[in-house]
Amino acid sequence: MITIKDVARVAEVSTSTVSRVVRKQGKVGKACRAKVQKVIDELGYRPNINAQALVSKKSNSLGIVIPKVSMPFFGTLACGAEEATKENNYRVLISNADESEQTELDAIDSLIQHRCEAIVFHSVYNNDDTLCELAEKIPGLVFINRFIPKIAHRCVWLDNNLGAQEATRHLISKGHTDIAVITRENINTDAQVRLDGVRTALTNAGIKLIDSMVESASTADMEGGREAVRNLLKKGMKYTAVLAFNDNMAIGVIHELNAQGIRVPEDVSVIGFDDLLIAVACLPELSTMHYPIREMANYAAKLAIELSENSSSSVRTHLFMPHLVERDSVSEAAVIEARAS
Amino acid sequence: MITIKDVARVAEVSTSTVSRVVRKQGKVGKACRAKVQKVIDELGYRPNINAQALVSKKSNSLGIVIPKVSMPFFGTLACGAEEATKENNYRVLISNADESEQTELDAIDSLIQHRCEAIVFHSVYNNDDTLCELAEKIPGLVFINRFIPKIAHRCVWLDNNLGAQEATRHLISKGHTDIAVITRENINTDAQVRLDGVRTALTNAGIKLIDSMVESASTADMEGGREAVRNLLKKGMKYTAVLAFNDNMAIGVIHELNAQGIRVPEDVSVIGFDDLLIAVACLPELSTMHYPIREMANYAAKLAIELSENSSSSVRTHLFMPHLVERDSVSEAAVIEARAS
DNA sequence: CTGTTAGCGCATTCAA
DNA sequence: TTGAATGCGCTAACAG
Repeated sequence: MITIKDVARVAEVSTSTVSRVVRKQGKVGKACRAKVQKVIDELGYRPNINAQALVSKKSNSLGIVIPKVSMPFFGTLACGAEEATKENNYRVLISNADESEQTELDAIDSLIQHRCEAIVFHSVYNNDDTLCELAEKIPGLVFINRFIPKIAHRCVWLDNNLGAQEATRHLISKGHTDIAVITRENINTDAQVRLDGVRTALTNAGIKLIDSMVESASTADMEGGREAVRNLLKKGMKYTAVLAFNDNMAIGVIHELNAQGIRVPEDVSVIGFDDLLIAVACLPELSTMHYPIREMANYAAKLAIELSENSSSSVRTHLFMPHLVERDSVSEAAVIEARAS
Repeated sequence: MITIKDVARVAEVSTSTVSRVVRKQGKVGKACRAKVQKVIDELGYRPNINAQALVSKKSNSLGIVIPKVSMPFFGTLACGAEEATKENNYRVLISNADESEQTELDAIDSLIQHRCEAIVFHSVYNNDDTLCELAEKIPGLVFINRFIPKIAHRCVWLDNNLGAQEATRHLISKGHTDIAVITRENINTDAQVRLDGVRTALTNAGIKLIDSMVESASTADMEGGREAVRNLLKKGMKYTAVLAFNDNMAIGVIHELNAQGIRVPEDVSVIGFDDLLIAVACLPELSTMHYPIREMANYAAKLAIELSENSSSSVRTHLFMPHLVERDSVSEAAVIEARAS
């Protein structure tokens, strides 16, 4: 691998001069610059980023910690963050950590070893206190999809409550009053907040949510959705609409309903949350709440970089809003007796 | 940021000793090791990877160049590669490059600057010659989803021809003889090879493929699939099955067919290629050829690392096979007149 | 078993 | 405008 010294020697200048032309800063004579550049091109010299990082004490890199890039939601998150780094000329390191508290911490650790100045962290296992401690140690650390009151200005999150309310109101506006809610077990914060939102919207409309209409599945995926529908059937619940915790579950719901000979949306309407690509692959196409994760990640990345450069504890808040995307899985409520018969 | 010197000073040993306990190699007295470890923990010392890479001349990192992580296929690829690095304790750098020949080259360039010893490259824009040149310069460079004869041992690819043949035979086995083929414009190598495979299988079965039954869409996504179906309709083509270039197109086909009142699979069967998550989100669930991209990426990553450490130009070949996944979008052929009427 | 010495490749003073 | 000198944090001989 050819180094700055090689270039300097061949171009018959000092390494300082080569360094200056490489980084395009500092004064260099026109002829000299041309000569050096020529040698750089001929030799195919590429500065060693590790060395640059070491001496300049800046790695110019952004780390992202997410459960798994192969999940479309997180892949999109990663992309959004990456796009934000283009103008800053930052590198992006992605760490997957979907197992435990410890793997998440390890991922952060690895990023620290890289001396990433900015980090966007989507934590699912660690608690607020641990995260707060981390935030104190790392100025450029930002949390995404998480709200921690003590460090609100370091959190980029979504208003899940209002989102759930809007989804619920949409169902209500279509005449639905018998609404089943499918959520996940081990209710995490998001699920809890969304459930609260559903309750609020229902209450405001004078509809009460019966406990047995809320079904928790063990996993938040398609199978979870199917499982929930089966349990609802076992309990003999009647409903004209289903509000699912996320798109994956919603699609599972549609599949299971279909398997039971119940048509969507003619017999039962279904609404999801996230607006993943699969929402549009499903037939009927899924009506859902659009989660602007790409924009949020983009914002979070910029915030992290900004914070790392200038630790002014801004007091801004970073709350995003989901919005309804109407497609084909929700229609006017059918008369419930008709279906139940 | 605390350094190895800080630890050495506090622990009252030399930096070499600290280095030894950090890397868990070399002989260190038990008591001494314990003392140093204690200081490390107390101070929260994390070795600077940039410095390690600089001095040891090994960055222990694997670079991945793909069009875009947010696309599920590539997200899965990235994950597969990442999993392969765990045992080697390598870091992973992901570069998105979906614009042009140049952005791909820039991505590689960035990886070189990082001194990644291993690189898995999914190139879509560059030609074989450019890639060969690159391969000569970078011992640990491996191409995925690409076959370049001159450097076959550096390519991890899929037998698209046989895959297409199998898909075609599946359709034939279900009694289909009027098969429409939906591919993409600017036919890339994969599309061409798959088309060849379809032709071969059809010919072997004594069926001839009419040119007008092959429809190219401008994009290889859902909209492309829909577009192709519309064009087929305009031309008045009759068919009982559609073989699509990939899952996205296949799902577009199903949606468009559905919009035209044609049922899948009762009236027309549809088969895809890739077996993405969306295949299972679709209703009916899509029958498709499973593309073992995760395993391939895993393999490619290991190969890249191996090659980087020991440039023995192995003569092995690295060809993977797709396999059929039967779901619900393919059924026995309907009598074509019945549908056409 | 432990410490000393000498760089890795580069950016950054400071002189010239 | 250019070059010489210094050191970033760490590992790798080499002594002891």
